[in-house]
Amino acid sequence: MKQNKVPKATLQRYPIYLKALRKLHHMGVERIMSRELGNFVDIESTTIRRDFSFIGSLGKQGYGYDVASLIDVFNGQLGVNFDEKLILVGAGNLGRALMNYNRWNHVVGEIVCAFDTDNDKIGSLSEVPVYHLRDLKQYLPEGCRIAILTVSGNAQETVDLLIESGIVGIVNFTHEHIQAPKGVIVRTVDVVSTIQELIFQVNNF
Amino acid sequence: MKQNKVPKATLQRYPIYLKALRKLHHMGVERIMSRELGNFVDIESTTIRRDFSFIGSLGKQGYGYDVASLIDVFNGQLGVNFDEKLILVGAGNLGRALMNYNRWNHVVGEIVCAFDTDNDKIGSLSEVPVYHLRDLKQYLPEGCRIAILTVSGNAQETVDLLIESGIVGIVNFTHEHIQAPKGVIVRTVDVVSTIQELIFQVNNF
DNA sequence: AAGCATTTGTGATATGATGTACAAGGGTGA
DNA sequence: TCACCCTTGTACATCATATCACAAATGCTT
Repeated sequence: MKQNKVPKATLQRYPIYLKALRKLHHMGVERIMSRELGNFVDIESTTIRRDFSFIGSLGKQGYGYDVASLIDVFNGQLGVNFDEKLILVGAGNLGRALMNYNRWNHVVGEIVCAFDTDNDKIGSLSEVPVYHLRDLKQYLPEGCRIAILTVSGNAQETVDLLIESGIVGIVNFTHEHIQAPKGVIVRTVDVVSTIQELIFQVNNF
Repeated sequence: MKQNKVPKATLQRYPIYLKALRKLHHMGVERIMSRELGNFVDIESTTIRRDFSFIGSLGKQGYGYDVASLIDVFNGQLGVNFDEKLILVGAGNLGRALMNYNRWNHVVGEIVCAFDTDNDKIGSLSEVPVYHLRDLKQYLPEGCRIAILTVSGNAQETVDLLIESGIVGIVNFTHEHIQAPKGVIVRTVDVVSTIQELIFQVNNF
């Protein structure tokens, strides 16, 4: 895995494959060929085969891939941890929706606790406890690497604090563009920008 | 605009530029150079200039770009419509959070109404009315092209219905992979996959 | 047991995106 | 008004990604 650089584009497709494979497994599919999987996820079979080849020789010629063991390899080699501890920073509308949205149990781990600066939001609204952001260091779970950011202001300041505390991956739901040093990965999910891009594409047919 | 194909990668950056330009305009900045804008959004100045060049010659040599008129050009040429009518399909936790999350007013239009199949959710929980999905055709706003999908099941079926009703752009918050015919653009925003990708990248350093 | 039909994995190639270098031309100050 | 300076817009080079084409290898059938 670490020996050869996996292209960024490939890395972005792994979650798609994993999701599809889980679904297929659930449907009782035991083996699959790159062609079929390609139709399923709308990706060229040749792209899939090359993407898989970065991890190793996972298939058998003239046969295809074994779904169950493929899932295992993905989980293992890619370091998916079902107990990955996530924190949520910002317990507003969106943050609370994400807390209640516990569909990701047993897929990527779960939100262990949340933080906010608004005293009204501190406490246990749902199953997830909400602490004050100033107590971050105290309550930050051991081994927690990834934070979901849904604050409504001071995003950069909050990010700096998170990074200082050891967070290395941030899912940014904020409208602000945030900066992070090398080694920290930020992925911005902006509904507004997504809609805009969609409009641009639609207008551009 | 339509004469020359705008690269996909560029199309994905336009919303970033637009967001940054609005912020700069708000801050009172009247003119900007590609270099400065580049620092602001973490994109190479040369990439910015090239991206802009697909729309036209928007800047002046030795001067830079006029922020206000640049915003106008983007809005106009790219077809941003502040009154773009959006619908929301699926009024669960996430759907309701998005309805309350009216930060996008005056940026891309707003959610006009929502649809769900659960009778308990029909009515006016917030300012946004919620209708039964079976009445889609009746309540679908005139000229509405884009739908935000937050249903928890039967995603593909719902998508087919939306497309049949004239929707050409879908923001998919569902975990399911959905298929759409050519001409309809689907953009999937999957928190779980985003987190996974982040984990893969972090593990891959 | 042997050969055929498949499908993988990968070198070679085409396409697309990004980065470099610089000519062209407007803005600014004297 | 003139000359210099600065920044744009783009040709060219480089890098990344996707696609093509096929040899190698396995399962399946007879």
